[in-house]
Amino acid sequence: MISVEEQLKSMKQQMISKGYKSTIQREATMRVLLEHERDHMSAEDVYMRVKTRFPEIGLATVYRTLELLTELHLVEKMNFGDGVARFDLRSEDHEHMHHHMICSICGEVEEIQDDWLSELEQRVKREYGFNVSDHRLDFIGTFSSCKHGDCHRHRENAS
Amino acid sequence: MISVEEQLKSMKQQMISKGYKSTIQREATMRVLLEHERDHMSAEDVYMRVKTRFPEIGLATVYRTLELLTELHLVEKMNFGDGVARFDLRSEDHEHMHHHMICSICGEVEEIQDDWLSELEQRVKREYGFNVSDHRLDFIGTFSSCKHGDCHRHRENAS
DNA sequence: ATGTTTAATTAGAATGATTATAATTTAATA
DNA sequence: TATTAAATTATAATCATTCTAATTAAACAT
Repeated sequence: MISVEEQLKSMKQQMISKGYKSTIQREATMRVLLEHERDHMSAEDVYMRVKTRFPEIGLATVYRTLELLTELHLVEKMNFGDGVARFDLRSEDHEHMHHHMICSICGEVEEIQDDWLSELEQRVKREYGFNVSDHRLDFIGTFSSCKHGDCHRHRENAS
Repeated sequence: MISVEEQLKSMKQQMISKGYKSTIQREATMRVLLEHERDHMSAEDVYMRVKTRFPEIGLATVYRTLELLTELHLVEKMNFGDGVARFDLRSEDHEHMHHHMICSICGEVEEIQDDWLSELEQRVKREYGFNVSDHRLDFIGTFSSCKHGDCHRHRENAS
């Protein structure tokens, strides 16, 4: 695990090397993302969190920063079908996008960190002549625990 | 292959059996979907197509109908991350949601009709105690043909 | 057939997420 | 330190989708 400061430095460098400027607003936004690595925050969520530390920031700036970071492949932009885009840091040890389990009882989104798709990607290439650069795999269903009343979300929130 | 009329009849029956009414607006919408089975139309697309035959229909009705059909599992609602929901008929020979290849050059969306995920769904169940009821698998990348200038989309449109 | 009941439709307004605009500020570089 | 282009701010605009109130039409019983 690399420290937050180091990760931040590396992200800033990537920004600068691509010709973008490093600003305090962008830094504040990245810091929030680093501190909520796997929270699936919406742009609004990120905005509110950044705002507690940097109250004069504008919503549009957060949107533009998230867009930029997505372009640089530093964050991933997700869509769970509820009309809001969600964002997570894309850590260097996970090149590919991870998979999700979305609970239809409690709405909780949990991640699968492994990459289960390498084989299928080769198959896509063989059978369809399609070169995969990224993927998105979501499972919709229910956690056994949720079905039995011991809801997953409650357990998480309790911690 | 079943005829459009027969499919329509079956869809109407499913509607009625669940306590919903069969109206001409719903029928017109279903007819458009049947005639564009794999076109990944947005609600607006569907609306415009229905409107040519049934000009007095309202956009909200199309939205509500698509929502209802999704609820009945007769259509699937998709999200390719461009901010618009897209809809396709869910034909009876394909219970599960099919997979997609999304070309980052031409934007074309092509389908994979097989189900490649049964194994992985069992694995999710085993390893995470998560019961999958549906899934979503999209590959992002490029068709070899597109990379070589002979764009996929052009070939499709020419037909 | 007709009337009754209740859901569905219409048109238009409202909402909510996201993007664009114009004026101002700031980071990077000379 | 001055210059220049990009970034930010605040606000307005846009786009997809949903809601609302009034009206219409399906389904069913009489």
